[in-house]
Amino acid sequence: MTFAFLLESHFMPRSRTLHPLRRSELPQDAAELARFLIGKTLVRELRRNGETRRILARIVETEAYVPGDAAAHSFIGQTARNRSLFLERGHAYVYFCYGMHYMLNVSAEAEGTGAGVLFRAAEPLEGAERMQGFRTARDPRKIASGPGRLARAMHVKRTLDGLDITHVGPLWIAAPLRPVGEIAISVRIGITKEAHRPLRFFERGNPAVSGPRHMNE
DNA sequence: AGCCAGATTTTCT
DNA sequence: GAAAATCTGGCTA
Repeated sequence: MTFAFLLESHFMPRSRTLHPLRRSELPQDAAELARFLIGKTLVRELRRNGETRRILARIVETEAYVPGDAAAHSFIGQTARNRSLFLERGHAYVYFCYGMHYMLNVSAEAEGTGAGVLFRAAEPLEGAERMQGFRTARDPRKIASGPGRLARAMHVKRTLDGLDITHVGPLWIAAPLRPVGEIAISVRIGITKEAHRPLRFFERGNPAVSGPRHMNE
Protein backbone atom coordinates (compact mmCIF):
# COMPACT_ATOMS: atom_id res chain seq x y z
CA MET A 1 0.00 0.00 0.00
CA THR A 2 1.53 3.27 -1.06
CA PHE A 3 -0.18 6.38 0.19
CA ALA A 4 0.31 9.75 -1.38
CA PHE A 5 0.82 11.64 1.82
CA LEU A 6 3.62 9.27 2.84
CA LEU A 7 5.30 9.60 -0.53
CA GLU A 8 5.17 13.32 -0.33
CA SER A 9 6.90 13.60 2.98
CA HIS A 10 9.44 10.79 2.61
CA PHE A 11 10.27 10.31 -1.06
CA MET A 12 9.75 13.53 -2.84
CA PRO A 13 12.09 16.48 -2.76
CA ARG A 14 10.31 19.80 -2.39
CA SER A 15 11.28 21.12 -5.79
CA ARG A 16 12.30 19.05 -8.77
CA THR A 17 12.70 19.56 -12.44
CA LEU A 18 9.87 18.24 -14.54
CA HIS A 19 9.67 18.46 -18.27
CA PRO A 20 6.46 18.18 -20.27
CA LEU A 21 5.88 15.20 -22.51
CA ARG A 22 6.17 16.31 -26.11
CA ARG A 23 3.26 15.75 -28.43
CA SER A 24 5.40 13.41 -30.53
CA GLU A 25 5.74 11.16 -27.47
CA LEU A 26 1.97 10.74 -27.15
CA PRO A 27 0.41 7.82 -29.00
CA GLN A 28 -2.11 9.07 -31.52
CA ASP A 29 -4.51 6.18 -31.04
CA ALA A 30 -7.00 6.98 -28.26
CA ALA A 31 -6.83 3.57 -26.56
CA GLU A 32 -3.05 3.52 -26.73
CA LEU A 33 -2.94 7.02 -25.31
CA ALA A 34 -5.22 6.02 -22.45
CA ARG A 35 -2.89 3.17 -21.55
CA PHE A 36 0.21 5.32 -22.05
CA LEU A 37 -1.02 7.95 -19.59
CA ILE A 38 -1.18 5.54 -16.63
CA GLY A 39 1.68 6.38 -14.28
CA LYS A 40 2.38 9.76 -15.89
CA THR A 41 2.36 12.94 -13.86
CA LEU A 42 -0.46 15.43 -14.07
CA VAL A 43 0.76 18.92 -13.25
CA ARG A 44 -1.54 21.77 -12.25
CA GLU A 45 -0.07 25.21 -11.79
CA LEU A 46 -2.10 27.72 -9.83
CA ARG A 47 -1.39 31.40 -9.42
CA ARG A 48 -1.93 32.52 -5.85
CA ASN A 49 -1.02 36.02 -4.73
CA GLY A 50 1.45 36.41 -7.57
CA GLU A 51 3.29 33.15 -7.02
CA THR A 52 2.83 29.88 -8.84
CA ARG A 53 2.04 26.77 -6.87
CA ARG A 54 2.06 23.26 -8.19
CA ILE A 55 -0.15 20.30 -7.63
CA LEU A 56 1.31 17.00 -8.82
CA ALA A 57 -0.69 13.82 -9.18
CA ARG A 58 0.07 10.43 -10.62
CA ILE A 59 -2.50 9.22 -13.14
CA VAL A 60 -3.84 5.79 -12.16
CA GLU A 61 -7.05 5.37 -14.18
CA THR A 62 -8.20 6.47 -17.64
CA GLU A 63 -10.84 5.68 -20.21
CA ALA A 64 -10.61 5.94 -23.98
CA TYR A 65 -13.39 7.36 -26.14
CA VAL A 66 -12.43 6.31 -29.62
CA PRO A 67 -13.51 7.32 -33.15
CA GLY A 68 -16.91 5.93 -34.10
CA ASP A 69 -17.69 5.24 -30.45
CA ALA A 70 -21.35 5.95 -29.65
CA ALA A 71 -20.39 6.65 -26.03
CA ALA A 72 -18.02 9.44 -27.06
CA HIS A 73 -19.16 13.05 -27.00
CA SER A 74 -17.59 13.44 -30.43
CA PHE A 75 -19.90 10.81 -31.94
CA ILE A 76 -22.55 13.35 -32.94
CA GLY A 77 -19.99 15.48 -34.76
CA GLN A 78 -18.37 18.72 -33.78
CA THR A 79 -20.40 21.10 -31.62
CA ALA A 80 -19.65 24.14 -29.48
CA ARG A 81 -19.12 21.95 -26.43
CA ASN A 82 -16.99 19.15 -27.85
CA ARG A 83 -14.80 20.98 -30.35
CA SER A 84 -11.67 20.36 -28.27
CA LEU A 85 -11.97 16.63 -28.93
CA PHE A 86 -11.29 17.38 -32.58
CA LEU A 87 -8.03 19.20 -31.91
CA GLU A 88 -4.67 17.57 -32.41
CA ARG A 89 -3.84 15.12 -29.61
CA GLY A 90 -2.73 16.66 -26.33
CA HIS A 91 -5.43 19.32 -25.84
CA ALA A 92 -7.70 19.47 -22.81
CA TYR A 93 -11.41 18.83 -23.18
CA VAL A 94 -13.32 19.88 -20.08
CA TYR A 95 -17.07 19.60 -19.79
CA PHE A 96 -19.67 19.99 -17.10
CA CYS A 97 -21.59 16.89 -16.10
CA TYR A 98 -24.65 16.08 -13.98
CA GLY A 99 -25.06 19.71 -13.10
CA MET A 100 -22.14 19.78 -10.67
CA HIS A 101 -18.98 18.04 -11.86
CA TYR A 102 -16.27 18.87 -14.34
CA MET A 103 -14.68 16.08 -16.35
CA LEU A 104 -11.11 16.36 -17.61
CA ASN A 105 -10.14 14.73 -20.88
CA VAL A 106 -7.31 15.01 -23.35
CA SER A 107 -7.87 14.89 -27.10
CA ALA A 108 -6.52 11.98 -29.14
CA GLU A 109 -6.16 10.95 -32.77
CA ALA A 110 -5.42 13.29 -35.68
CA GLU A 111 -6.66 16.86 -35.91
CA GLY A 112 -10.24 16.78 -37.19
CA THR A 113 -10.95 13.36 -35.70
CA GLY A 114 -13.03 13.44 -32.52
CA ALA A 115 -11.63 11.24 -29.76
CA GLY A 116 -10.22 11.57 -26.29
CA VAL A 117 -9.16 10.10 -23.00
CA LEU A 118 -10.99 10.72 -19.72
CA PHE A 119 -8.85 11.12 -16.62
CA ARG A 120 -10.69 9.05 -14.04
CA ALA A 121 -8.38 8.89 -11.03
CA ALA A 122 -5.04 10.12 -9.75
CA GLU A 123 -2.85 9.71 -6.73
CA PRO A 124 -1.72 12.95 -5.05
CA LEU A 125 2.07 13.38 -5.12
CA GLU A 126 2.55 16.99 -4.11
CA GLY A 127 0.07 19.53 -2.81
CA ALA A 128 -2.23 16.87 -1.38
CA GLU A 129 -3.38 19.22 1.35
CA ARG A 130 -4.25 21.82 -1.28
CA MET A 131 -6.11 19.20 -3.30
CA GLN A 132 -8.01 18.20 -0.22
CA GLY A 133 -8.80 21.83 0.44
CA PHE A 134 -10.76 21.97 -2.80
CA ARG A 135 -12.93 19.14 -1.59
CA THR A 136 -14.48 17.97 1.63
CA ALA A 137 -13.07 14.46 1.48
CA ARG A 138 -11.65 12.73 4.49
CA ASP A 139 -10.17 9.57 3.02
CA PRO A 140 -6.83 10.56 1.39
CA ARG A 141 -7.12 7.75 -1.12
CA LYS A 142 -10.32 9.25 -2.46
CA ILE A 143 -9.12 12.82 -3.02
CA ALA A 144 -8.93 12.31 -6.78
CA SER A 145 -10.58 8.90 -7.08
CA GLY A 146 -13.24 9.37 -9.74
CA PRO A 147 -13.40 11.84 -12.64
CA GLY A 148 -15.45 14.44 -10.77
CA ARG A 149 -13.24 14.24 -7.70
CA LEU A 150 -10.08 14.44 -9.80
CA ALA A 151 -11.24 17.57 -11.57
CA ARG A 152 -12.30 19.18 -8.34
CA ALA A 153 -9.07 18.28 -6.53
CA MET A 154 -6.99 19.68 -9.41
CA HIS A 155 -9.17 22.78 -9.64
CA VAL A 156 -10.09 22.00 -13.23
CA LYS A 157 -12.74 24.24 -14.71
CA ARG A 158 -14.12 24.86 -18.14
CA THR A 159 -11.58 27.70 -18.52
CA LEU A 160 -8.94 25.02 -19.21
CA ASP A 161 -10.92 23.67 -22.16
CA GLY A 162 -8.84 23.69 -25.34
CA LEU A 163 -5.52 24.13 -23.52
CA ASP A 164 -2.47 22.43 -25.02
CA ILE A 165 -1.20 20.22 -22.22
CA THR A 166 2.06 19.33 -23.95
CA HIS A 167 3.55 22.66 -22.85
CA VAL A 168 4.24 24.05 -19.40
CA GLY A 169 1.25 26.08 -18.30
CA PRO A 170 -1.80 25.86 -16.04
CA LEU A 171 -2.14 22.15 -16.80
CA TRP A 172 0.35 19.77 -18.37
CA ILE A 173 1.67 16.21 -18.39
CA ALA A 174 5.12 15.10 -17.30
CA ALA A 175 7.06 11.86 -17.24
CA PRO A 176 6.45 9.38 -14.40
CA LEU A 177 8.02 10.11 -11.02
CA ARG A 178 7.74 6.46 -10.05
CA PRO A 179 7.64 3.36 -12.26
CA VAL A 180 4.21 2.20 -13.32
CA GLY A 181 2.87 -1.11 -12.04
CA GLU A 182 0.78 -3.64 -13.87
CA ILE A 183 -1.83 -2.05 -16.10
CA ALA A 184 -5.22 -3.76 -16.13
CA ILE A 185 -8.18 -3.26 -18.47
CA SER A 186 -11.94 -3.31 -17.94
CA VAL A 187 -15.13 -2.00 -19.46
CA ARG A 188 -15.89 1.66 -18.93
CA ILE A 189 -17.88 3.06 -16.03
CA GLY A 190 -21.08 5.09 -16.05
CA ILE A 191 -22.05 4.80 -19.71
CA THR A 192 -24.90 2.96 -21.44
CA LYS A 193 -23.80 2.96 -25.09
CA GLU A 194 -21.00 0.63 -26.17
CA ALA A 195 -20.68 -0.35 -22.53
CA HIS A 196 -19.02 -3.68 -23.33
CA ARG A 197 -15.85 -2.24 -24.85
CA PRO A 198 -12.65 -2.81 -22.83
CA LEU A 199 -11.39 0.77 -22.85
CA ARG A 200 -10.77 1.51 -19.18
CA PHE A 201 -7.15 1.32 -18.01
CA PHE A 202 -5.91 1.36 -14.44
CA GLU A 203 -2.92 0.49 -12.31
CA ARG A 204 -3.84 -2.75 -10.63
CA GLY A 205 -3.89 -2.61 -6.85
CA ASN A 206 -3.53 1.15 -6.57
CA PRO A 207 -5.85 2.34 -3.78
CA ALA A 208 -6.63 5.59 -5.61
CA VAL A 209 -8.37 3.77 -8.47
CA SER A 210 -12.13 4.42 -8.55
CA GLY A 211 -14.99 2.06 -9.19
CA PRO A 212 -16.37 -1.08 -7.55
CA ARG A 213 -14.01 -3.79 -6.47
CA HIS A 214 -15.15 -6.32 -9.04
CA MET A 215 -13.99 -3.99 -11.83
CA ASN A 216 -10.55 -3.47 -10.36
CA GLU A 217 -9.16 -7.01 -10.35
C1' DA B 1 -19.40 -3.36 1.06
C1' DG B 2 -23.41 -2.62 -1.60
C1' DC B 3 -27.82 -0.25 -2.92
C1' DC B 4 -30.44 3.94 -3.41
C1' DA B 5 -32.15 8.65 -3.88
C1' DG B 6 -31.29 13.41 -4.46
C1' DA B 7 -28.59 17.22 -6.01
C1' DT B 8 -28.28 20.41 -10.08
C1' DT B 9 -27.42 22.51 -14.96
C1' DT B 10 -25.67 22.15 -19.58
C1' DT B 11 -26.54 20.36 -23.96
C1' DC B 12 -29.00 18.84 -27.72
C1' DT B 13 -33.66 16.96 -29.67
C1' DG C 1 -37.92 18.19 -21.92
C1' DA C 2 -34.81 14.31 -21.11
C1' DA C 3 -30.47 12.55 -20.44
C1' DA C 4 -26.14 12.87 -18.66
C1' DA C 5 -18.44 9.69 -19.02
C1' DT C 6 -21.04 11.59 -10.95
C1' DC C 7 -20.82 12.30 -5.91
C1' DT C 8 -22.53 12.12 -1.31
C1' DG C 9 -24.79 10.60 2.60
C1' DG C 10 -27.95 7.40 4.62
C1' DC C 11 -29.50 3.01 4.98
C1' DT C 12 -29.06 -2.20 5.29
C1' DA C 13 -26.26 -6.18 6.78
